[in-house]
Amino acid sequence: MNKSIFDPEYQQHDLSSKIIAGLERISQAFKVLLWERAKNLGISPIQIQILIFVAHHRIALNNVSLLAQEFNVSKPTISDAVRVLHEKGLIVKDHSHSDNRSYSIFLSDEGKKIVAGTEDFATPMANMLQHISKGDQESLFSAISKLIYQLNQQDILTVQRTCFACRFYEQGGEEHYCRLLKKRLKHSDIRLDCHEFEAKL
Amino acid sequence: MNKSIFDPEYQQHDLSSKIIAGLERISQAFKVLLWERAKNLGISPIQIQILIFVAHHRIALNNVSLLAQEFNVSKPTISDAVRVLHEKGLIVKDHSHSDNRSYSIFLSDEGKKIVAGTEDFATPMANMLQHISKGDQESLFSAISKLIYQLNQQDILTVQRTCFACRFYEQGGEEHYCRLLKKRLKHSDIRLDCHEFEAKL
DNA sequence: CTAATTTAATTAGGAATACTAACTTTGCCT
DNA sequence: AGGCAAAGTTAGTATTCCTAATTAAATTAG
Repeated sequence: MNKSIFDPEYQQHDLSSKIIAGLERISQAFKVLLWERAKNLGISPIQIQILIFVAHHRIALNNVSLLAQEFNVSKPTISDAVRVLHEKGLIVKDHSHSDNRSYSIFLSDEGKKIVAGTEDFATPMANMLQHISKGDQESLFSAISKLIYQLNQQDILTVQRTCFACRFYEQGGEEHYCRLLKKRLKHSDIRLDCHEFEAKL
Repeated sequence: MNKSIFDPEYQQHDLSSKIIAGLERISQAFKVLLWERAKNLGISPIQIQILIFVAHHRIALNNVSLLAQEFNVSKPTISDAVRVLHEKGLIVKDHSHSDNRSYSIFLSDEGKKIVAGTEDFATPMANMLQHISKGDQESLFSAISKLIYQLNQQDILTVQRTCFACRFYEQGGEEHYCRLLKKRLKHSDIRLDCHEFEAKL
C-alpha cells in the first residue's frame, strides 16, 4: 500500500495528507502569481522578491548574506540578482557601515516604482479570503502560525521573526503576552514578521 | 499609508494579509524541502515533481501538454525535463496511442526507486499537523479546499480535479453530495485530486 | 476530399536561477 | 602579528524557464 501524501488514493484516508497536498497547490498559485507579474514588468521572480523585502525591512536586514538566508538560496545567487538590480538602476548600495566587507541595499526611485507595481501580486489570493468567515480566518491563522513556528524550529525555515520565537514573548496556557509592548495578545495579534523581533537567548 | 500584504506594519491591522504572508512562508518551506531532497539524489526539482505526478496519475494525464498545464510552465520546459529523465533512464515513452503526435510517460524500475525515495519530501510538514487538533484540521482543510476552488475559478490554478468543479458534485447548503459514488460527503471527504473527476459541462 | 487550421511535441536561442569551489578583502581573536 | 572566520564576488556548470519557429499529425471547413 502506498502511503505517499501525493497519492490521491491515500489522501482519502488521511486528512493531514490532504491538507499538505492542498498547501502544495497553494504554493503553486504563489509561483503563478509572481511569474505573471514578473513577465509583465520584465523583471524576474527573485528580483521582485528582493525588492519587496528591502522595501519593508530595516537596513540591518538588507544585505547579501541575510537575504540569502531569508530566501533559502546561496550567497552567489543573491549576489548575482543584486548585481542585475544594480545594473538596472533599481537599487543603491550603501557602504557606510562599520563592517567594510558588507553593504546595505536601498531602493532607488525607480525601484520604488517597481515595488509599487508588484507588491500586490498576492492580492487576488487575499480577496478570496473574504469568502471565509472571520472566525474561520482566525482559526486558519492560528493553524498557519503554529505550522510556521514548527517549520522554524525544525530548521526548514531558517529565518523567522515570529512572536513564538522572540525573547519578549511569554506564554501561559492559551494566553500570549509581549514583554516589550507590555500587553496581552489575542492569537490574531501574533506577528509572523515583527520589526522588534529579537531571538531567544 | 502602505497597504501591502508584505508590509509587516500593515499586516498587524489586517488578518487576511497575515494569512497570505503566512501561506507565502509555507510555500517557501515546500521549496526548501523539495530542493533538499533534490540535491541529495542528484535530480532537479521539476524532474522530481514530474516523476511523482506520473507515479500517481492515470496514463491519460501523463503527457507533455498536460504536465505543462499541471505545473504551470511552458511545453518546452516539460519537454526538456522529460528528455533529461529519459536520458537518465528514469522514464519510458509509450507511443501506443491513437494520437501519434503524443505519447504517455511511464516510470522505469529505476524511476520507481527514485519516486520511493523522494515522494515523502513533505512528510516533515505532515508530521507537524499532529500538533493541531482534529477539529482544527477539519476547519483548516475546509478553508484550504475553498481557497483552491477559488484559485481554480479565477484561472490562477488552471488544472484542478476537485469535487467542487466536478460534474458529479451537488451542493445543497452545507451538504455535499457525489452523484458517482451516490453518497453524501462530509467536508473532509471532499477530494482535491479525484481519479474520477470530470469537468462540469 | 482537399485545404486550412489547430494541436503535440521539439528545436533553437537566450535570460535567469541555482549550485559548489575558489578567491579577495576585511574583521576578529588570541 | 598570525590565523581563522565572515562578507561578498568570480568562475564554471546544470537546470529552469521563456518566446519564436519548426515538424508532423489530426481536425475542421468548404
